[in-house]
Amino acid sequence: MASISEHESDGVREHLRELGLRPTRQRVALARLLTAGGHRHLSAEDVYAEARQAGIRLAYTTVYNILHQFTAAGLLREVVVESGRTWFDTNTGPHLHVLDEDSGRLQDFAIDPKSLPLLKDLNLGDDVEIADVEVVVRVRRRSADK
Amino acid sequence: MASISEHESDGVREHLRELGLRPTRQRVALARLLTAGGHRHLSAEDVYAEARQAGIRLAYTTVYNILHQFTAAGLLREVVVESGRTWFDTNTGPHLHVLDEDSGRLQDFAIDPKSLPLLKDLNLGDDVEIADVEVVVRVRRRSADK
DNA sequence: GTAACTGCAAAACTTTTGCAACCAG
DNA sequence: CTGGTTGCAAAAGTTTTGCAGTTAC
Repeated sequence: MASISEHESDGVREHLRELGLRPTRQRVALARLLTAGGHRHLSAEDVYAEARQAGIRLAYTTVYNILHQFTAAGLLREVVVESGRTWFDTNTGPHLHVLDEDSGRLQDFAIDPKSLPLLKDLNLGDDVEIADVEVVVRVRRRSADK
Repeated sequence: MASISEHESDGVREHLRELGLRPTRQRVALARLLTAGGHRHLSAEDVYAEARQAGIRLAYTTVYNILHQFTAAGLLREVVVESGRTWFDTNTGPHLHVLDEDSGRLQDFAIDPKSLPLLKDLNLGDDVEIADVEVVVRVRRRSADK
C-alpha cells in the first residue's frame, strides 16, 4: 500500500506529499534510494553511507529524522533485535525475521505473523488493539561452536 | 530447570557453583534478589538500583557482567524491544511478550512460541538450529491518541 | 513571509573495555 | 598462591536535542 516505486521525478514527490511530508531534496533522495532494488535491512549508518556514496549531501541527524518519519508514515518498519542497533526494513508487508546469530544477518520469511492462531488466545481486553507483531527466530549453525 | 528459589544460604551458592560461577558476594546477592517474588522484567539500571537499595554494594559494571553470565547460564532471558534498552526477564520458561506502547510496559503471556506451527514452514536448512523464538506483540489503547 | 525542515555540535544514554586491586578455593 | 572477579574511570556506540540557518510553498 505504501510504496515508492515510481521512476519518474514526480511520482516520489507526489507520494511524499500525500503522506504529509514536504518533498525536500533529502527526503526525495532517500525515498528513491530506499526503494531501489529489493527489500533490505539497513541501519541509520548504512543509509547515511549509501546516501553519501550516491552523492546525496545530507546530515546524519536528517537521516534519523527522515527514517523515523518514513516509519511513522508506513514506508519503513523498525526492527530491533539487539540492544543499541535499530534496523530499518524496507519490507513493510507481513513477514517474520530470522536472525543468524553467527553472522548477525537478518533475513525475511514470508509468513504473516498477524495471522498467528495464538493471537486469538491472548485475550488482551477490548480497549487495546494489536499494533504490530514482531517475530524473531534466532538460529545458529549446528555444532559450530566458534 | 534453572531456578534459584532456595531460602537457605547454601542453596544459592551451590546452584551457582553448579553453573560454573563462583558464589561471590555480588552474585549470591543478585541471584537472591532476582528470584524473590514473581517473574519480572528488569533493566540493568533497575537491578543496580534495587541492589543498592537492598544494601548490596556493587558496581554498575558488575551488574552487567553478572546479568550476562546469568543469561548465558539460563537463569535469565534477554529481551530487546526498543533500541537502547535491554530487559532481563526472570521468566525463562516458554512465553511471549506483549508490549504496551502507551506505557512501555512489557507483559508475559503463557504461550510457547517454539510450538508455533509456522516454524515448521520455515525450511531453514539442515545445518541451522533454532536457538530461540521471540514474539513481541505491540498493543495500543484504542483511539487514545495521547 | 512563514512554518517546516535541515545541519551542526554537543548532549544523553546504555553498554563495553582496560587494568589494577581483591577474593574464593 | 592463582586465576577468576570486581570496581573504577574512561571509551565506544547509537540516538536525541537545541538552535540557527535554509527551504518549500
